[in-house]
Amino acid sequence: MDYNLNPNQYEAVLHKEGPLLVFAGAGSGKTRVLTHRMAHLLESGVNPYNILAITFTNKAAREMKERVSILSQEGDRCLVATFHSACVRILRREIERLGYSTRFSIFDATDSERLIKDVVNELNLDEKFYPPKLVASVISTQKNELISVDEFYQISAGDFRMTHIADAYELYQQRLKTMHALDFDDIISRTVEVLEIPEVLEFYQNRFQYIMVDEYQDTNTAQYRFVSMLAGKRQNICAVGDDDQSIYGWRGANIKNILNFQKDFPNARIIKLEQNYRSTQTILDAANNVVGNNINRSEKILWSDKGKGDKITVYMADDDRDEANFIIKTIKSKITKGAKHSDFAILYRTTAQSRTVEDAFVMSGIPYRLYGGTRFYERMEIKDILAYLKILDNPADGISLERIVNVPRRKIGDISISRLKLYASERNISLFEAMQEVESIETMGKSATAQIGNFVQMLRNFIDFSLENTVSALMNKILDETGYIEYLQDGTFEAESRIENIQEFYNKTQEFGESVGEDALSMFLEEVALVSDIDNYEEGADTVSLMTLHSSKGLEFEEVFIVGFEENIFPSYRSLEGGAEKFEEERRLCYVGITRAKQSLYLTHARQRMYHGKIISNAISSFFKEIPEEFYELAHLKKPILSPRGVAKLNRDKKPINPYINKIPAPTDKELTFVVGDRVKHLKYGAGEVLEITPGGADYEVTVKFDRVGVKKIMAFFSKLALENKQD
DNA sequence: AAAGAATGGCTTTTT
DNA sequence: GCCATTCTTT
Repeated sequence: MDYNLNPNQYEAVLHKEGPLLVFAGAGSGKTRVLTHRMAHLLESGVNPYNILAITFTNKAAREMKERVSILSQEGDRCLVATFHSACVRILRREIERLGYSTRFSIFDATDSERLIKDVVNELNLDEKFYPPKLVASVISTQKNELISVDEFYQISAGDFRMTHIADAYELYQQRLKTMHALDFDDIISRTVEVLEIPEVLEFYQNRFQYIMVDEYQDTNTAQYRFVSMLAGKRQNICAVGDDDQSIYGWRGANIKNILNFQKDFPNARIIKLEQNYRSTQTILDAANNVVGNNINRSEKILWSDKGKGDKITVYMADDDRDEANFIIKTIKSKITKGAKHSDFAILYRTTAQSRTVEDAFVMSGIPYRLYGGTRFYERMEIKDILAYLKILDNPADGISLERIVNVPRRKIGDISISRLKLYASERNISLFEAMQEVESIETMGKSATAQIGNFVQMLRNFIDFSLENTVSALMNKILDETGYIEYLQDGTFEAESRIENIQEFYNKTQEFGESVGEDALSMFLEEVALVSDIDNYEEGADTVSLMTLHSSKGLEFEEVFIVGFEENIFPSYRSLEGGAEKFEEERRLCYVGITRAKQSLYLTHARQRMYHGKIISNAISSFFKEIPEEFYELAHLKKPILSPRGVAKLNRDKKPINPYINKIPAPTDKELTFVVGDRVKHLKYGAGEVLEITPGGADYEVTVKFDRVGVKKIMAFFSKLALENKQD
């Protein structure tokens, strides 16, 4: 077979039995190795049924599956899945052994935080001292580390605060169980629990005889245990990863899993892939130099035969707006020389930084796509509909029930709900069961009793309907009978987009197909819980990509801008305070960012910028000093004189403020650039015509008739209203 | 119960 | 500066 692989890749592909660890540097063809190895196993007679390949994202799983299927006819019969979906598969078969229903619900982070909040209150803990977010994260850490409630009590002995969190952990687990719900962490840790039963373990060890793990550096303790238990018998584990790209330590990823692989699998073969097929040597030299400062790593040096290429461009901007301006100018000029929009990516450390950049793109008219932000299934309206579906699938799911009991409004208020919850917890029954017994709750008001009765009747109706109909028919019925769409409709632009989302979700239920009944509903919900990729990366779209450094992992672009290359931002101030380990992770993030670039890399920083509502000044990133001078040059830009960010005028009548430390009011010493009758553009509302301009306070109130959303009154400077076809 | 005002908080977010 | 959450008001 002619695979066109380099010798190291080839060796990894041919390795069949026994543990194998592949250190795959950025751009070294790791997916290629993984897929070819699978194809090779199949070709040498391994049954596809015995192969398991595990990834972290659905996207990676899909890609791998596609690529294996091209190489081998039997490719798509292998199980290629994310950790979570592989574990859910096992749990659907085995979880009854742990006392859970097979129809368990999956709680996302929002659901579990709500439950934790309830739990904290129920334990009479002050939310100020035990913020649900913090409690959630402590509990999550324990689960990732496979630390049980009992063990956590032991660890916490003597620390009353931790002991209280242990109380919360205990009650939370108890509540999850009565709700037949698993959070994301449970999906892994409960699978490990079930694999501790010898006959179960044996079954899956025989089933999965060859195991491949992608992005091994990102595995947490529970995931590691899952994999090593499965591989325990035959030791046929092939882990592929790059310790230098471990950037999810804060989510429990344990870099020791990759660095100590040899200790855990003593006969492991180790192969390093250091030839990079992506970037110029200059970019790799910069990346190597930066990450080479890390102590805790396995030494490797990326090289490429693509030649030196251009030097890295370092640009010092006056402020964040000038920084954005530099990006726009540079991209525009490259576009005129034949570059495509999709060649460019803008990477930033924090999501908050996207705004300034996005504003500049909106103004410039360059097509862009912003990655991240609120995911589709996390949108309020989608979560509401999902809550309806979830409660029908698993009526014990009190979190979903509570979410929609009064949405749309049906006059079941907070007080009635707390009475129900009290009744339920006193009797250790579910919220839904309590609702069914509403007649016997003495404290309940007459009207509420009637409303709750109606609501229960409606849900029962839905449940009956769900047994014999498709998911999309069910959704239709729910929308219809609850009046959900009308509830959303309030004439705003936002409502319109929510309704569009509902429509999109409805399409999704239709795509799911014609299968009918409770299993169909369960499967649909599972898919939705574990697949977050609906508004996904459109491969063909010719747009600039804007995203965080974290979400850029695994992607590549001809030209990459890393913005906000400043101390306190990147590295973030938290990582500077957090000790060597945190800082090294930050440095790896820098390595990830740099190695996204194929041809050109731009690092930009600003003399001052708006941050948390204040103007701040940061020194250039300490990572900059780790790049030898020979690899970069400083850029100069002929720039137009930007109007200064106005100061002080608004405050003339009020007490004077120090412009350097205080909030900056909207400027009024600026003139409007448009008059009545002009066409203008608004970030959210799009284009429209100016009907009226009224000077008011620090800004101008402008009445605009928008093409899409009708007449609105807008504060001109505040909302950055601008002439429609304004260039730069 | 809903709308409006005040408060606080704030890295990163594969599932 | 922006957002989500909580508090206050009607």
